Amino acid sequence: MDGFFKTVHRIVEGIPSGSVMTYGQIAEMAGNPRASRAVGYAMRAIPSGSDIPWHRVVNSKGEISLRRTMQGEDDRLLQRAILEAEGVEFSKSGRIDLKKYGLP
DNA sequence: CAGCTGACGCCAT
DNA sequence: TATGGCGCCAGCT
Repeated sequence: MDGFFKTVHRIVEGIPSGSVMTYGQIAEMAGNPRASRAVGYAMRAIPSGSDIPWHRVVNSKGEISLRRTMQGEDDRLLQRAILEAEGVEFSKSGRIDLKKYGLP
């Protein structure tokens, strides 16, 4: 592959609307089931306005783990709005039901 | 070349 | 369900 990031980005772009994928699944598809951290790093490397639907990428808890920054809060809110618009339901804790929206 | 960091996952409690 | 500890890989300084 051109690079782990490129592969990860490719996978994220392939996530269908209304569904979400976890870092672990992406890492596994990328060829490194243990590289979940690297996947997160790849997500962070995505420039704003890119075609990568990063909002469809969530962690094993079903939510985004951005750092505790105001920017992070903004992205997290935006992510929730987009996913809701795509038909993804959020629990009261702000989490997504991976059993229902997560890709098998 | 070596060490550190990071949008994490899994297991144990 | 929540919290803490350990390990994982890739990229940057």
